[in-house]
Amino acid sequence: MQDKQIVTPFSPADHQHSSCLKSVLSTAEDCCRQRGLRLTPIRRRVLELVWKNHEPVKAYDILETLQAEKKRAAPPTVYRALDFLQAEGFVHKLESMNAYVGCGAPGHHHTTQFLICHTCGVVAELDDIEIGELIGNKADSLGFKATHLTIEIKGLCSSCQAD
Amino acid sequence: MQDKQIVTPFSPADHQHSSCLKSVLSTAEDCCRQRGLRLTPIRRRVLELVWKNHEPVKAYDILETLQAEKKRAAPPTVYRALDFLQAEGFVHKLESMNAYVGCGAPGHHHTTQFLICHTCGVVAELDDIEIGELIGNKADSLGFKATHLTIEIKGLCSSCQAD
DNA sequence: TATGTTACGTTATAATATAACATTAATATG
DNA sequence: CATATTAATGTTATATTATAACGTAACATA
Ligand SMILES: [Zn+2]
Ligand SMILES: [Zn+2]
Ligand SMILES: [Zn+2]
Ligand SMILES: [Zn+2]
Repeated sequence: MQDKQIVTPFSPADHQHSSCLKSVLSTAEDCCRQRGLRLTPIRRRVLELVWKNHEPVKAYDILETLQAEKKRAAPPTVYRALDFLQAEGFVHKLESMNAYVGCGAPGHHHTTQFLICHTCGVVAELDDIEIGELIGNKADSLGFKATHLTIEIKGLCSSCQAD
Repeated sequence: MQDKQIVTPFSPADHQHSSCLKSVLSTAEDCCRQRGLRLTPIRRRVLELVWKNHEPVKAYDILETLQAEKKRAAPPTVYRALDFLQAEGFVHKLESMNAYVGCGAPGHHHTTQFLICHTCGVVAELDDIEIGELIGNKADSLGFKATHLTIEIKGLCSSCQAD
């Protein structure tokens, strides 16, 4: 990453995703150990499935996969795991898509802005201080105390612009 | 409005909402006439119901009201009207709440940022050029061509901070 | 009037998410 | 270890949000 503001870059076509996955899982394990939380098999598997690729994943697609793998899964199975993973900062929900993506900076408190290509579906996650501050200041000047920002930017990624 | 960036201000407790409503409806009528579109009774009524107050309104609440009014209505009745009103820029959807609010600058192309009080539910709509530009530039610098922004800011409005 | 288009009625179903309560697994404590 | 306690999961049911599909009516305009 050439820019620290980029938490999850648009993944290059040739990147080895297995290494993303490996580091994401081991970070989550470390975080949970430190926090005295349990990254149970279900939670771990759901985190893997959210990170299946760099695109938003739907809850019911996760559910289907779990059911195909080992039965014993219902909607609450998935939503509970997603709730846990969101609460611990391992995944984010894209509100405008009802879908979930893995966090590129798990375990750190940070702002989030998502860039979402509406052609290929790829997502990048940013943690841009300036955007957060500007919005916070604007809100302040209106007497509004901002506590949570949803920023989701749809458009065309560079490779889809080329096509 | 002391600030042009504010499209829909937080409504003062004492404001006369009937005048909001009246001007919103007549603007929508004018726009539709100019554009050769039909603001049918259903569409008009749904717009009124979205503007019932300055808070987000749920699709199925609109549906209930229509049904209570003896109008034959089913989910498509409401969603079609909402689709039309969104397409023409008379209402916006708050993606993080699956709810709808009236647009404070109907008929004009503009950016939108919403401030949403999670205590009292009141919503303000902004059209802040700086926010839009900053985000557009950040995206540009990453080779991303932004076409649509979802910006929803949750927090405490000034009157709820006082309590 | 005939014709094409837009809007609406109607039924059904898809997609997303949570409530409520029972059961099991993990952890803590004596 | 035994047992109390809590955390996590299983299970069933339901709530909420949204769209598909197809027929009918209203409207335009030629
Ligand atoms: Zn990867
Ligand atoms: Zn793309
Ligand atoms: Zn008002
Ligand atoms: Zn408030």
